[in-house]
Amino acid sequence: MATQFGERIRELRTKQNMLLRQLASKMDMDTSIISKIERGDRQLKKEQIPVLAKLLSANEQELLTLWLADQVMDVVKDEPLADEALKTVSKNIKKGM
Amino acid sequence: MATQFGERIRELRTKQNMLLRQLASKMDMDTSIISKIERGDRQLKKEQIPVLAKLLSANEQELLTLWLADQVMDVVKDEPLADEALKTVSKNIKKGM
DNA sequence: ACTATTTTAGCCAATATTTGTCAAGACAAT
DNA sequence: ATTGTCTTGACAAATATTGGCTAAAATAGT
Repeated sequence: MATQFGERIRELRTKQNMLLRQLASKMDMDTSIISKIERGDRQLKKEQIPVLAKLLSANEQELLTLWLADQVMDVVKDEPLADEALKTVSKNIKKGM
Repeated sequence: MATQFGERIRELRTKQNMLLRQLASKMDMDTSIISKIERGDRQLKKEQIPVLAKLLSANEQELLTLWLADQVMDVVKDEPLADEALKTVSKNIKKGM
């Protein structure tokens, strides 16, 4: 499944005419892995987001938000009660839990 | 960390004067695991929710919602951008993604 | 069509996470 | 002190995730 995060990364990378293998090299990863991340086949590890943000001159918070949204999406996708559950979480967060 | 799901289970169970070991037996699990689930140390497997709901004469949808909320909470807890991320997810769900 | 480059898919090994089992500990009631 | 309930931690087994390698597929240039 495609991810918001992956799509954004690809957008940022291609806009800068950076090749997969170039980004991969800078991230010290295999090209195929970055490819999978951009296509949503794999998740980037959270700790790597700041590194990636820097390499792409991107807003770290934006990327982290998208990444988080993807993780949440993973949990609630195909769930009829997703909306209900999300509301519950929002309430709890606001209560400072 | 305590979970909504676990607290609700315990509430339901104790109201019916059911012991941990009795519930555990009916679920064919070790008592210690149910204990941990109620206290939020472990997660119940999703497939077991209907079984548990039946054993406790509880509303399956309610339990599933709480369970989902806990899973989401797990992802976004301690995240300053949690709220932002949740909004993003809600939007995407409504768009039918 | 041929070549070079970039991207994707499949498989394997290493690592990390989750799960169940068991034994021991804490706690309350008697 | 004994009994019954619940909690906790340690450990192994099962499962999932991760990254690397390689070959195939797609794309672009000539």
